[in-house]
Amino acid sequence: MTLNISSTEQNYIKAIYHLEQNGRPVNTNDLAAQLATTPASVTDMIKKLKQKKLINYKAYYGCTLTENGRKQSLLIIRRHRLWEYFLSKKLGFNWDAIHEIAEELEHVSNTELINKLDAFLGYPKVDPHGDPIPDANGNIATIEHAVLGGGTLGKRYVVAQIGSQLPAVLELLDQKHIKIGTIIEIKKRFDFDQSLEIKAGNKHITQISKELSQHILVKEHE
Amino acid sequence: MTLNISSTEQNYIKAIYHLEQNGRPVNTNDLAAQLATTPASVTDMIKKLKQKKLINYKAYYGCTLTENGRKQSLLIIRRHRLWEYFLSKKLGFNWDAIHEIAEELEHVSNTELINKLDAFLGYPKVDPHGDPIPDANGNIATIEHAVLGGGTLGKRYVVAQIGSQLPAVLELLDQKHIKIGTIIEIKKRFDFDQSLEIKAGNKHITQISKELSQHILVKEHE
DNA sequence: ATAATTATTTAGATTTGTCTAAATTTTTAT
DNA sequence: ATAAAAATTTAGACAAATCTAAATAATTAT
Ligand SMILES: [Mn+2]
Ligand SMILES: [Mn+2]
Ligand SMILES: [Mn+2]
Ligand SMILES: [Mn+2]
Repeated sequence: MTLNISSTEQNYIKAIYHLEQNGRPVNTNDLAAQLATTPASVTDMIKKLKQKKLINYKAYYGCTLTENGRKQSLLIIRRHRLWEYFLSKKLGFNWDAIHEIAEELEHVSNTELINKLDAFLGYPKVDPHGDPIPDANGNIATIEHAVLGGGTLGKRYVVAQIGSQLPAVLELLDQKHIKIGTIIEIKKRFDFDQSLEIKAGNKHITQISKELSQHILVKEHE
Repeated sequence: MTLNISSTEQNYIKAIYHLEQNGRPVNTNDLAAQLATTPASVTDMIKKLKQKKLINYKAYYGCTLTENGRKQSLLIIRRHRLWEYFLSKKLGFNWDAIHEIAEELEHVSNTELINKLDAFLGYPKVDPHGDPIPDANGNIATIEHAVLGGGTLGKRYVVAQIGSQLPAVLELLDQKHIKIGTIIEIKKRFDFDQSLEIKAGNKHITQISKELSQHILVKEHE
């Protein structure tokens, strides 16, 4: 008998998974903000998730995922990212439109569907935003990329991951010709606001705000 | 402001659309049976659908779709059949497994998603069961195929459509090497039970019960 | 240490979709 | 025409998920 997890519950544990990446137990208000709901609703749902043994929870303290809760979350994230890959690479959607659609598709939880989709896509390792795709057992690669903002003048980097799903961020990156795999050389750093002048793809010179530079995750070139 | 139709409401109007094909207004009990719910629940939902102007309804009489209700139903059926085509032709699912999965996918109602999917699939005209796929405006081709059971001895037919989504039916057809496009010649008709002996695909001789023969829809060969 | 602020939980309602059991209407049979 | 059967609706309850407003606990500032 496999535990049934409603779409709403799925959204909750996925949000808890993401907030847990900050290293602290997830508190009620942050979870409410993330899910665009009220703290009172979160308290209600948290009790239910505890009963289902998907999270650990102590009143007035916060919650963390149980081992099973973490696995279930990663299987949802797997579905989400595989669909994003499909929408981008097969249907031709721009990367700023796929997250929202994948938010719905991720809840169709037929295991064979997802594994066949994975095969059809050629077992991609990362989604169009550079985020790693968990395998069928809920294992995820832990890649720790550096923030472009912290890079060194004159050095060349490769864009590996974007630290945001916001269409506004992705649209801005489009305009600056920055995508996954783009080679970036940091030309200048302006002391006043920590903004950068960069050369993208050996072609385009542009300015990048500090805020934006912190959402561009890179690895060193060569 | 486009009317929001919940997944449950979508299932109801789709069921009404299908039952309406019998030519009579749809009555409460049949709808309850089709949706595996109770007549009382159907009465409740019917009131809601009437308020949303998706159906016409007279108490103790039955309901029919309004023009808009019909269009919305056909857009759901469009999504359902395009996903079935994708599952079959791109992911390699057998035709007896796709209906159930499409029952979930059909509720993801992003118009651009469906139109891009349609393009990706090459604008298919029919789904893997031979059912016509409505276009983006909710127009559907009206194909009237004959039932194999009513065919003439010695004549050759082409399988064009299957009148059932039941895995049991589709599995049986698999076993008899009958699929969409298969050429069938009726060899004998047994008076006792109206069963048929046929040759399928110019190769396989098999017996077909009357019940099964009524679910195989055909057009004449050549 | 006390007060003020912030975070969290509880209480009580609401909406959606469902159900069982009872009442009512319609249809069919005698 | 009346009775029996079948179909449909109503009444009342319930579970899931949500909300607002009020109560309580924890944290922070003075
Ligand atoms: Mn996403
Ligand atoms: Mn992504
Ligand atoms: Mn189907
Ligand atoms: Mn079909």
